[in-house]
Amino acid sequence: MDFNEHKPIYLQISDNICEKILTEEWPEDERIPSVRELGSNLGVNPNTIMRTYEHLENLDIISNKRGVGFFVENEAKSKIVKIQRDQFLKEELPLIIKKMSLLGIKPSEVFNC
Amino acid sequence: MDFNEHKPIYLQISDNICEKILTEEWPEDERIPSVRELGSNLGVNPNTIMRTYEHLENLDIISNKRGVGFFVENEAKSKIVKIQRDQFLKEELPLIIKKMSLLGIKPSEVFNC
Amino acid sequence: MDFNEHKPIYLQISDNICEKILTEEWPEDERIPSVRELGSNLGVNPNTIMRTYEHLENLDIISNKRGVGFFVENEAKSKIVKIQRDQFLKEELPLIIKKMSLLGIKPSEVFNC
Amino acid sequence: MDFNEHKPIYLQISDNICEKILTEEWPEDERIPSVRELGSNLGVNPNTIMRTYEHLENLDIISNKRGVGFFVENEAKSKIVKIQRDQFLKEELPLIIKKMSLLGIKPSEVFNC
DNA sequence: GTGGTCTAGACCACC
DNA sequence: GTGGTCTAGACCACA
Repeated sequence: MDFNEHKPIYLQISDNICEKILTEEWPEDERIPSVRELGSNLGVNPNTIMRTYEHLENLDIISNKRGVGFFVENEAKSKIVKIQRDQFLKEELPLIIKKMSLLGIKPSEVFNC
Repeated sequence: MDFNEHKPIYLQISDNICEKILTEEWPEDERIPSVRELGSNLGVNPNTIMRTYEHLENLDIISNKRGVGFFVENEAKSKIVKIQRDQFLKEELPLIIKKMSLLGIKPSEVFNC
Repeated sequence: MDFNEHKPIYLQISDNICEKILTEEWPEDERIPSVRELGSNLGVNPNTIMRTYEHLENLDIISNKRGVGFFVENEAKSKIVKIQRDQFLKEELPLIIKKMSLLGIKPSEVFNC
Repeated sequence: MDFNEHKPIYLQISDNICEKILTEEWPEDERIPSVRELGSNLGVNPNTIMRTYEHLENLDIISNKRGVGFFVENEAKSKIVKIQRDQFLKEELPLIIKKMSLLGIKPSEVFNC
């Protein structure tokens, strides 16, 4: 995994994990790698993974069983879609539409619709 | 003006200024507010405005007359459109399309086309 | 049984057992479940139950007959009451009183007295 | 400031700050010490203070002005009281009442009411 | 100057 | 074994 320059690594890993969950590479209700394991896999400090896991825990996408490890939450997939969809529709889309109109780009030119 | 969480303030102000130029609220060849004035209007440190102005100067969108102030460049509008259009089509659009397909959002749902 | 976030599970189980003893659900002098049995009932690792039992053994509330199992001690109820009463009055109560006064909660509002 | 053994330092500092806000030692809308400054005052690593501040930011008790520092939120006092009151009434009080009844302690004995 | 992120390494409680 | 906390120190972007 190689990291983009300007976005925090822990968030990029978070995005990556969300993708893994959506594609069911990491299925719901199953255990995910420990912070140390994933850290060494990705060549990243375990603390950074811990930060990713805390972030995903706050979003109710994973949860911790003490002494055992982190697990993908039940319904994680639908939560991820909901979060990302909401953010896209409420925050990104309006900016996109505004920008396209300012730049004189018509949707029909760039989307096949 | 209220600022997005994760994007540098000076770039958000830059975007805002480009918009003003495109809508001709700030017409070409005319003087724009001093860093102090704009800073206090926006509730932002003048240094931050300075950084915005430097950034726009590098893009040949505004220019400085020493002792007088900053002016919108002749042809600024077409330069802005060119820069942003290129960037939008090459960098942003592909990501948008990918994301929309991942989230199952169809262009026809959100664009009137 | 669901567990509090910040208190060790083995202590929460310990509290739960004390309650069972006080209510005589688990009577004095009688055998209590094996670590395996209780562990699987509570969905918890047997090691954790073992730790609970060790803890209660140290307090002379239960005792072990090798090869047979753990038993509630004679006089267990009075020991529990003594231990917990002391701790409650000396350590917990002052904090509770301080907090209630800080938060403006009057005893008469929440206790029927 | 000296720290309790079994509670994370960053949470103890958080509690301490909440007290300071409630007593208006740190008034609403005003800047609070930088992570480095408070860290060296308390003999604690700045990262630990950062963690405290993140925690308080999540609770909307403080907020960050980029490049400037952290500020006590408007309405911080009432938010703190609300949070602590809710937690006390919903989580702690039921346990207290249960424990007191199990131990045969009557409210009238320990509260002046 | 500010916070934010990251690393390396340590220690601990808990399961 | 697991996570959780903490330190020391570094580097960076931003205001």
